[in-house]
Amino acid sequence: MLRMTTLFLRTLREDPANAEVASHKLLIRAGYIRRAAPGIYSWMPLGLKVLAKVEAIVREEMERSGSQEVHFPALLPSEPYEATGRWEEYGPNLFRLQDRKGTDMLLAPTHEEMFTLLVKDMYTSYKDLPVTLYQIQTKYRDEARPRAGLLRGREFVMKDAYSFDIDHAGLERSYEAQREAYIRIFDRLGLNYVIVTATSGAMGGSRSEEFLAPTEIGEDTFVRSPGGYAANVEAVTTPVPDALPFDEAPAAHVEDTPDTPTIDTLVAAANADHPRADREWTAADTLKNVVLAVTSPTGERSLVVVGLPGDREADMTRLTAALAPNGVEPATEADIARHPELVKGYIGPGVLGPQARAEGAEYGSEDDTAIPYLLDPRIVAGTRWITGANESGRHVFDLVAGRDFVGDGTIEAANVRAGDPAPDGSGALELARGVEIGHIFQLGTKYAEALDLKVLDVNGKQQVVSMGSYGIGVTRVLALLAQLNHDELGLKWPTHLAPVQVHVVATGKDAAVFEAAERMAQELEDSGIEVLYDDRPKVSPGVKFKDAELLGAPYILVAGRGLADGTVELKTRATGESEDLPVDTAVQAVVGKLAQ
RNA sequence: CGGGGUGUAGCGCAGCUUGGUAGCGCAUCUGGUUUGGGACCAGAGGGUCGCAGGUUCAAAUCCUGUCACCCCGACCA
Repeated sequence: MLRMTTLFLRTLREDPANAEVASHKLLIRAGYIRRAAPGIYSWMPLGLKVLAKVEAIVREEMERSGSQEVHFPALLPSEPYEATGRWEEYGPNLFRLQDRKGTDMLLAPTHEEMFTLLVKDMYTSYKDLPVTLYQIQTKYRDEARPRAGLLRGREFVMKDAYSFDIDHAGLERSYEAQREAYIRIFDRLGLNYVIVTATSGAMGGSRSEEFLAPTEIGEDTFVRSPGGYAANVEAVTTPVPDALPFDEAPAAHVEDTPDTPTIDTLVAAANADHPRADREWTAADTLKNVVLAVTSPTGERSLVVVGLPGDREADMTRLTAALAPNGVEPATEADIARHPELVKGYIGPGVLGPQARAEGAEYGSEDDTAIPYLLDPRIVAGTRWITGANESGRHVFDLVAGRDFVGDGTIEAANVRAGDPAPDGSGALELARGVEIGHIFQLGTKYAEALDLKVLDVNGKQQVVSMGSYGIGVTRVLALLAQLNHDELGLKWPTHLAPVQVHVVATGKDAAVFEAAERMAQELEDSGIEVLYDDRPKVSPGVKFKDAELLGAPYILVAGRGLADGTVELKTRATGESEDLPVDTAVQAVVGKLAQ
């Protein structure tokens, strides 16, 4: 039994100055964690009790899925990470250090290398596979900007698992097993979540899904439809409209549009000087051409132009995913200056892509000097556009896609908006924010090849092992649970995750009250229930009630003024309801409620 | 890395403009009163005012530099 007089705890009446989100404020105010450094937290007794319960659920379901627990050091030598290239590639997010001999070491951000090498050390035959290993371990990432307490820390607890299979079919089975384990884990934690497709194929078709818990404080934006479609914004594909006939369309014509370098000014000028008969011009009638600088993995920098409907913005997150593994950034003034055919504010297809190439030149050939031109999928044949005429102060009207210009291909670059159709036809998309609580990923042979993990197959030939990786942010989940289970008074833990199930409070100064409270607390504990007993003498009832509500045990059992009439009070934290119970049967009643 | 903000007692803050013995609330300790919604009275302990220079008879306060932390964005699982 925990007693308030001896429990290592100091609650705070005021919110900490440095906390913004509710879970962060409350976990500190309630004495579950304390900040040690930016993004790094110390765990207090009550916080550890909750953490242990979350870990226990993760552990049970991992074991049920057939995974076996191991434990690696957090402090590692750099060699394995140099072998896979991650010592360099991970960049400034990797905590690097040296030992006294000057040997490079690191605090592991994740453990693919160690798991791969462990299996390589021990296993040499397909008969040993499949195997899935996991650990619950402290990870380190030197985040540029840690935030929201435990939700995004530099030190955090993660469950990471890795599967090893002889072939891709085995990987699929292992992946499915982990996927099911994740569903069970998050269901048991009582979390709502959506499973979204995480990448758009940049990793060569490897399957990857994220588990996102919807919350307004989430850092990831995703979309969902009423019909059940859900995806990261990077992975959303745009349904391609049917091509339109253009036999009747007027010929393209160039018009003077002075001082119209932006879409807004262009639309205003078009309506003023070149009005349409049937309706006003809008931004959606214009074709915006965005110049991007693309850096290839080998470091070569070149330009690409992306054509979008003028009412949409280029989304750098989607662009980055679409062009991976190349890097992307907006072109600089200097980039544009190297291409005299690009007139800033008046760029049009005339100088871009296929229509700008020398007669007979193929894209990628030596005669091809035109900047590659990629189009939003909505720009299908027959659509008519106002766009730059490649001369300052002039635009071309009635430029018809498929007749007057084509692109080198399509690209998912435009921002996704609420109301856009889902790619699977399941309705209009809505945008939502979420926290990434889990990520499952088919690594394939990337790490096995880099670290030479091969086993003999049934034919006695060396076979590269297929791997999957599966992560859950354990401390992040705890923060999320606090975030989702609180009110203005404090935390409201679900029964099976609370540090204690019952918080017994003795109010007043009457010795009989303390005797009754102590007896009930002891009986509850004897029934296998975890109890915190507020046995502080000379502390006013208000303080004890506030602390109980702040700490968030699901049931608060109060012995006080009602004792003279033979009753105690049971408060249910989640609902705020309270009821009077006969003191003699109160423990039995609480045990009954907890057994439900 | 860009923009904004803040560093004063364990926590939350005032004081800085206009230089002159470092304050308030909470928390902690002692004594007393109180005991169903963060009590009251009296007293006490606790601070190199982020750090380093400078100006001045005198610096929390003015000047210069520097470090740290927080928020938004970029980036990132």
